Amino acid sequence: MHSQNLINVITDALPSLNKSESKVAQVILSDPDAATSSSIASLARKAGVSEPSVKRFCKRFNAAGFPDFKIKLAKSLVSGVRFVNRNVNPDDEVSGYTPKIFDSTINNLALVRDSISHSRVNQVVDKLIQARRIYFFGLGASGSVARDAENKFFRFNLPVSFHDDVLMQRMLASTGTTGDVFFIISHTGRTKEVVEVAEIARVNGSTVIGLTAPGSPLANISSVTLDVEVPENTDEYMPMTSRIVHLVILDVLATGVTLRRGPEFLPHLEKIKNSLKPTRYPKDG
Amino acid sequence: MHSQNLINVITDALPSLNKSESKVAQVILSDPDAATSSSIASLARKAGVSEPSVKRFCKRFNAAGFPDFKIKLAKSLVSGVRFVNRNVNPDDEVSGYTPKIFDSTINNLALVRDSISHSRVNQVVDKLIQARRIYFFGLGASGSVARDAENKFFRFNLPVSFHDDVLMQRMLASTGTTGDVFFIISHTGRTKEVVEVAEIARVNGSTVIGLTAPGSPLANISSVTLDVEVPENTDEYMPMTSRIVHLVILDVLATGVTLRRGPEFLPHLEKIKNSLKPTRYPKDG
DNA sequence: CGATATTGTAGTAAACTTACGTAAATTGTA
DNA sequence: TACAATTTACGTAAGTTTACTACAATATCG
Repeated sequence: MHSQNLINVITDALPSLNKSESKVAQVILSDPDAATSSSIASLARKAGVSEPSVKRFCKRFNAAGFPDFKIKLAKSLVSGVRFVNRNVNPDDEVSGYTPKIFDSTINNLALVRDSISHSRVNQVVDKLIQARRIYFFGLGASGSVARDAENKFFRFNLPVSFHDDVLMQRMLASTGTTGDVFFIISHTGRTKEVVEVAEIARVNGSTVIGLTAPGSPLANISSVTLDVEVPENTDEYMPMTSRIVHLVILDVLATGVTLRRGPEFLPHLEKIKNSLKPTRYPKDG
Repeated sequence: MHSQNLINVITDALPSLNKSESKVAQVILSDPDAATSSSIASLARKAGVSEPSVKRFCKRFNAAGFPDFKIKLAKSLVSGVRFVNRNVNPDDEVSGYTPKIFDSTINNLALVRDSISHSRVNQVVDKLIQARRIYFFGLGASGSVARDAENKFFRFNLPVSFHDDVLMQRMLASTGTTGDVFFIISHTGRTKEVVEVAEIARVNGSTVIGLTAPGSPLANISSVTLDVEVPENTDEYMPMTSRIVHLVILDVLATGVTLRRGPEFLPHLEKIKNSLKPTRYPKDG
C-alpha cells in the first residue's frame, strides 16, 4: 500500500523487524537526511549495532548494500523526508504549518499516483466517452469538486451538469436511463443520501461511477469505482486532502477523454479558450 | 535559472568545463541513473579519465566527494526526470499521462510551497481573524475554489458566503464596509469583471484579499495579495493546476485561523464533525 | 538441550581520497 | 615569433576509509 517510498516502507515494516534492525530503522527514520551522508560505521555506532547488522538491514529492503541503500533513501527523501510525522502542532508558526500542509497534500498525491489503477481509469474514460450525458454529484466539499468537474467536462460538447442538492440528485437519478452517467464523488462513500441516489440511478439502468473510498457502500454499488484511500484525519489541525486528490483524478480523466477525442478536437478547445479573451485586461496594458 | 537540479546545472556548465571534466559530464548526462550506481573507478574508465579527475569534477559541483555527488545526483533524478519536461503526448497511454498529471501538480505545489511568503500568509490570517464577515468570490474554475473556501470557513462561526455570479458580487461589493473582507480568487487576475468588483469593494472601505498572479491588475488593487505564479499552460493537454494550489493555500489559511483561535475552539469543530454522523452508514455495518 | 535465528568479530577487498609529480596550456617577455 | 615563467590540468601511486564476507558467538524458541 505504502509502496515505493522507502521511508514509508520502513515505517510499515517496523513491527516485523528484529531488535537490531529496528534500532537501525529508528536511527534512519529519526533523521533520514543525515543517514544518506553517513558511513556504515557511524550509522552502526549511532544505532548501537554492528556494521553487518546495518548491511543486513539494507538487504532486507532490497538494496544491494549500504551505498545502494543510501541512494534509494536519498531518492525517497526528495518527496519523502517531509512525509514522516509532520503534523501541525498547536504552537506552530506560519513557517511551521505552511510547508506541512503542502507536504501532506503532496504526499497523498504521490501515494495515489503510485497506487491508482490504470485499467480503472481507462474503464472510466470509456464510460465517459460513451456517455449520452454526464451528471457530477457531490455534497459538501465534494460538491465543489463536482462543480469543478462540470467546468472541465462541458468543454467536450456533452450535456454535463453538476448538482449539490440532494433532492435534485434524487430526481435526476430517477429519470436517468442507459447511456446516462452519474459521476458521484464522496470522500467517505458512506453518506446515506448519496448511496441512495446511486442505487436509484443503477436501478434505472444508468452507469454510476464512484470516486470514493474503496470498500465503502458507494463503491460497492457503483458500476465502476475509482478508489481513493487517503488516510483518516487523525490530527485536528490537518485539512482534508481527499478533495485535492479527487480534483487531480478528474484532471486525469479529462485528459484521457481529450486524448481519445484525438487532435481534431483541439480547435474546439482553443475556441473555448479564446472566448474568454475579451473579458480580460491584456497582458501589457 | 536552472538551479536546484544537478543535471541542469551540469548541462548549463558544460561549455565552461575543461577536457576531462566534460568527458565525465558527458558520461554522467548520457545515463545519470547508471552513474548513481557505479563506482568512481568504473565511471573514470568509461569516461577515459583518471579517478581523481572524477573526484575534482564532483567537487566542482559542490559535492564533498564522489559518494556525496552520487547522492545529490540521485535526488536530482527524482525531482528532475520526473518534474522536468513531462508533458502529455498525444499518443500517451493511461500509464503515461496519469503520473504526468500528478507529477505536474505535485511540482507546482512544491514550487509554491518553497516560494510563498509566510509574512503575507500571516497578514491574511490577521485580516481573516479580524473580519466581520467574509465573502469568497471567483468565476469559472475559481468559483469552485471559492465554494470550497466557504465550506471550510463557515466552521469559524463567522458570516461567510461564496458567489460565482458577477452581478451578486458587484452588489455585495457595493454594500461592503470596513470590517468586511472580500477574498477574491482568480488565476489570471485580469478578468475585467473581477477587477472591477475588487475596485468597488475597496472604494467602500472593505478589505480585498487577492489570491492571484503577482503583478496582475487584481493583485495591484488588492489590500493584500497572495501571489501564485503557476507556469502558463503551454501544453494543450495539460490541465490547469493553479486551482489546486489555490485550494491548498486556503487550507493553509484555514489552519492559520484555527490555530489563532486556540485549543478552546476545537470542541466547536468537533461538534460540526459529529453533526454529520447520523447521515452516514456506520463503518462496520 | 538441541535447533534455529540473530548478532557480532575480524579479516579482506574495494572504494575513495590525498599528495605529489609531470604534462599541457597560458601568459609574459625579449 | 620564440622561449621562459607561471599557472592550470591531469595522472600515478600511496594511504585511508569504507563496505563486505566468512565465521564464530550468543540469544531464542520449541
